[in-house]
Amino acid sequence: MSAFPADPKPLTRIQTKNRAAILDAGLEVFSTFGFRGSTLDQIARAAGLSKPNLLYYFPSKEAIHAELLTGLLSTWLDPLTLMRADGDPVPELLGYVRRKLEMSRQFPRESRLFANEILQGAPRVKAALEGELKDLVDAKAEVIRGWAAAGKIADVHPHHLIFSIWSLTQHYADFDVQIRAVLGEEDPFEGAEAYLDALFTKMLTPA
Amino acid sequence: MSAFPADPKPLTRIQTKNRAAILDAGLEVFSTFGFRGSTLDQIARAAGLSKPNLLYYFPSKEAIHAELLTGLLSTWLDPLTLMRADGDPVPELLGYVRRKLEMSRQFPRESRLFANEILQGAPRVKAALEGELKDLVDAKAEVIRGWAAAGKIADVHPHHLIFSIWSLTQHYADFDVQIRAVLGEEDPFEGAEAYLDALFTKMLTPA
DNA sequence: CGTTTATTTTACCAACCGGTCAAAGCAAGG
DNA sequence: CCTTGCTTTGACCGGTTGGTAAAATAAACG
Repeated sequence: MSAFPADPKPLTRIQTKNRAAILDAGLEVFSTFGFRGSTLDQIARAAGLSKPNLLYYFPSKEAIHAELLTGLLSTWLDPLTLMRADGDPVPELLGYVRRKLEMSRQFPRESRLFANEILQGAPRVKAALEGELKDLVDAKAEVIRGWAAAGKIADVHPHHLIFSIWSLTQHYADFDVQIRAVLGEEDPFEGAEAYLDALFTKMLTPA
Repeated sequence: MSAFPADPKPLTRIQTKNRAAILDAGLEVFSTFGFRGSTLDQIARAAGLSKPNLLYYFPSKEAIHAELLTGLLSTWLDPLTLMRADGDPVPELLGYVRRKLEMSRQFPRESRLFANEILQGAPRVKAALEGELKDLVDAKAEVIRGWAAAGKIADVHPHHLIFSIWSLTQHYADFDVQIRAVLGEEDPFEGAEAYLDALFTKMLTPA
């Protein structure tokens, strides 16, 4: 007897390993080719499994993609959530920028998975965008508006400030190939951190 | 007898119309689903033709995509090309930002087509990125470096300045769905122009 | 008008797609 | 060692994919 209906059976050692391998392979493939452009064979090969074996662990292509996306969403909002209204405004915002850039550096595939989903019209996350995301952004925009009203930061459009942070940081993950083609050897993220730091410091420091 | 081997036959009225319809439909579909995620049936339907009829005008799916991409590349570089070394530095750069934002507003599908290609690793334009694009960017970066050295603009990393202009302007086309989900009614491009103008003015005006 | 050329359609193909199934192989506990 | 349940595989299915061949139709033109 358990408190909940349907005891969640513990995963076996093999299940844990193979599910992880599949999700990693799915991330690799989906983030490159998008949902429609990816095939189960591609994912199975990348995971080192046969296609039927892959479908033993996940019921469908959709299910793999869905698990990746839902797992991603909260992680993606973390850096913004961590921005505190009671902190020092400029450092709080710069910290947000740095955390977001760090995510692009460490999780470029996740960034591209998200970019692909949005480019395709966000069919599977539109609801979350208009719900959770909008709520969080609206709340944090209100905080920023307060800081501006109190003269602690320059007077900026809060929503567009947030968009610009998303844009600039994610660009280094999503357009990585292009940036490296132009820069050559140089590591993009080195220069990016200094550049974004200077940009937002200038932008936000009140006159 | 002609001066060239293989006279380029003039296109008939119907050819002109149908090729245009196919390219427009291809742009619509490819920009949404990427190359691998798009099907000839989708494109044919969007163009109001049957699939074999579509293949009467273009030899393959690849050919449609290739024509769209090559046609796009020069257009895409125009705004940067128009930035003149002998102009007034800050207005020249702000003009570049405005032209680029205007392209995002007027040609969002082209922007997404390009974004899709880059996300997929730029398999079909990598050479152009490392050639034409890099050459143009390097040249304009040198101009910007000169302006900074002469104290006419603030001291910024020229390449990252250009990346940030790409990023911020294209974001409004590529992530349109997300931005509208957060903003609600408000037209993104209205606020964007004022925001980007203020941002780059602050960033670039020398101390 | 008739004929020559451009266009469109119908029927079709082999390869690939997501997914199923039953049988085979395997690990672990008694 | 042998049973029981977990894991893997190979063969297969109906539908879709990019692309072709040839016949049917429409336009252009003398």
